[in-house]
Amino acid sequence: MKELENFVKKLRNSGIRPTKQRLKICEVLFSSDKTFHFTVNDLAKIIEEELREKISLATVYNTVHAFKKKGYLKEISIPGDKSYFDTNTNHHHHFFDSNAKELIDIDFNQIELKNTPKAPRGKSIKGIDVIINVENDSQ
Amino acid sequence: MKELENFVKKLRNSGIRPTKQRLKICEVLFSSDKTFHFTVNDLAKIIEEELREKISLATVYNTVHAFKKKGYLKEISIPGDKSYFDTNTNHHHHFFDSNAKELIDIDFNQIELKNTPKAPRGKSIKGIDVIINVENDSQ
DNA sequence: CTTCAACTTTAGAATCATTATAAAATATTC
DNA sequence: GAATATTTTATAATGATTCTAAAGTTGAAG
Repeated sequence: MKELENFVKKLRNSGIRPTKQRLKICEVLFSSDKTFHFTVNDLAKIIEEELREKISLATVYNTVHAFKKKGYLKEISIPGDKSYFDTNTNHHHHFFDSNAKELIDIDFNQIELKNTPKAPRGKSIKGIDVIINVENDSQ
Repeated sequence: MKELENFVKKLRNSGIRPTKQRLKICEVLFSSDKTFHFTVNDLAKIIEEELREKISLATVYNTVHAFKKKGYLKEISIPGDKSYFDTNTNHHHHFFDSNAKELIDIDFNQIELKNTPKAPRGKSIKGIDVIINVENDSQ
């Protein structure tokens, strides 16, 4: 398979050196069509425990941030919880299930925002995040 | 003035004992009509430095969380930044200015959300947060 | 008003996420 | 392949938040 080749290309095109560690992270994050939500710790665990590859937590942080900056990942922050990253970088929104502590994607088209206000003078809009908090029905 | 009385009542009605520290925090947060955004640290500093009252950071945390649980404060979490609290508990939204690291309220009516999706089975919607990220124009 | 149980505050320790550091390893360029 | 720039790494440092357990305060009941 030439998947690895593609990752090498992808990184090189972004001016990121394709190191072993970065390629391993690409493999975990971008091999499948499925998008997913994870914390830095989750990702480090997958690599260390499932793939049994040694990787420094600092490297995982560095890489995740580099990928975020290049637009390969989105960060979602939850009040009273930690930061999650999302491999789905299309414009879309989220449910946050506060019982399961879990994000669920909502397609961009499923919510229509009308009359979004103008940015304050001298500023411009960079992105809009909608988080719908949900919890278990109380019976 | 009977402001203090009112705070005592407010707390008692919520089943929160009106202690000196909690009343002091009420005074800082709810005396003015103006709403504002702050971190736990900001609040502790105001009390210690401006009011020159000694208060433990742990108490500020406890109180802020108690007030949040009772609905007197809202928490807003920013990707790659920390948690902010908001004395405006009306349903409303925010700009986040990533240069100034500052939240700006957006009136609820200024954004119309159409077709908000149903919560997943067995869950119900508890709240919706819209954060519009803005940054300085690049010239 | 005194007493007592329940609750709260406090300082400091503990934890957790994240960032900084600087030496060793690796990648790129020539 | 040697020189330079970048990256990885383990570890320390930081910062936010929570925990702990002892000391202090509050409210209810007599």
